[in-house]
Amino acid sequence: MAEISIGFLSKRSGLAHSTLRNYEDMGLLSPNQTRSGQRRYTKSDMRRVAFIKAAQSFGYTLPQIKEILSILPDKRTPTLGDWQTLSANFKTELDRKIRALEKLRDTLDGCIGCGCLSLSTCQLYNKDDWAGQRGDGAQFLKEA
Amino acid sequence: MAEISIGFLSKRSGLAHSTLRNYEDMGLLSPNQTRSGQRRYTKSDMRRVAFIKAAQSFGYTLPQIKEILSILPDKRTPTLGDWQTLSANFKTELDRKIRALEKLRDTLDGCIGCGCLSLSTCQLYNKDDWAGQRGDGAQFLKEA
DNA sequence: ATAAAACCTCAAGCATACTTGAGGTCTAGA
DNA sequence: TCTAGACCTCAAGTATGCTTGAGGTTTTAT
Repeated sequence: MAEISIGFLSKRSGLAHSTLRNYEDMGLLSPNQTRSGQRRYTKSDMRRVAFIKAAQSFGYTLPQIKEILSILPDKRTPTLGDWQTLSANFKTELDRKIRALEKLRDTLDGCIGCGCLSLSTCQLYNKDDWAGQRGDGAQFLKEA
Repeated sequence: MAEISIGFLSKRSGLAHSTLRNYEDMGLLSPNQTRSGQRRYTKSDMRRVAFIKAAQSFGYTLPQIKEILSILPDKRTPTLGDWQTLSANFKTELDRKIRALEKLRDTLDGCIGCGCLSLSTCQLYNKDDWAGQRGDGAQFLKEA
C-alpha cells in the first residue's frame, strides 16, 4: 500500500485519471514509474493534488499553481515546514485579494445614489478614484 | 454625462467592448439603448462590472456571478441596502471557502511524514478522513 | 457637409482545463 | 494460464470566457 496507483489517487481526489495525467504533463505532479511504465504516486503527491484543487477553487490557474508549488523542494520530500511556508504564503495572497474586495465595497458604497454626474465629483466617473489615485482607471479591477 | 457609453465603461473597467457585450448576452448586464441602438449604461452597471471582475478573481464563473447578482432588484435601481446584502452574502461565501482551505491545511499537516501506510490509520489513505467523516473520499475537494 | 472616431452585428478564432475514445499493454485473481 | 480490470499513449472533442475581424451605421467635431 506504499504504492499509490493512479486509480487510487483518482478515487480519493475525485479527479479523472486523464486529469491527473494532464497535471503531470503541465509539471504539477511527477510520480515515479514502475518498470512497465505505470504511475506510482507518493503521499506528497496526494497533498499536492489537494492543494491544486483548493487553489483552483480560488481562481488560480494551473501555471500559477505550479509557481506556488515551486517553493517546495525538488530533490527531497517536502517537510512540514515546507508546506507551512507554502500555506502561509497562499493565505497572504488570499488576504490581499480580500482586501481588494473590501476596498471595492467601501469605495463604491459611497456612490450609491449619490446623484453626482460630473467627472470632477463622482468616484464612479472619476477614473482617478477607481484605484485610489493610481491614475489608470482600470487599476482597481486589475488588482482584485 | 448621465449617458455612459460602452467606450467609457470599457476604459474605466479595463474590459474590451466585446467583453461587455458578451456579459450582456449572458444576462449579466442590460444597458438601455439609444434610438439608433447604441448601448447606454448606468452607474449601477459600472458597479455590477466592478463586482463581476472581483468575483471572477475569486474563481466564480459567469453563470455563478449572474446567480449572485440575481438578488438585486430587476425593476428599480439597487439601493445601498441591496448592495450591502449582496456584499455580505459574498463575503460569507468566501469565508466558507477559506474555512475549507484551513481544514485542508489542518487535516493534512498531521500527515506529513507520519509514515503510516495502512488504510486504517493514515488520514491521507483513509477516505473517510478526507472530508471529516463524509464518507465519500473526494468530499473535501468538492467543498473547497 | 464631411471625415474620424465610436458604435453596431455576426462569425470565427484562441487559451485553459478538461473529457472522451481508440487501440493496445500490464497485472492480479480464479 | 487466462482473462477482467486497471493501466498506457495519443488524438480529438467540449465548455468557458474572451479576442479578432469583416463589413457596415451613428455620432461628433470642424
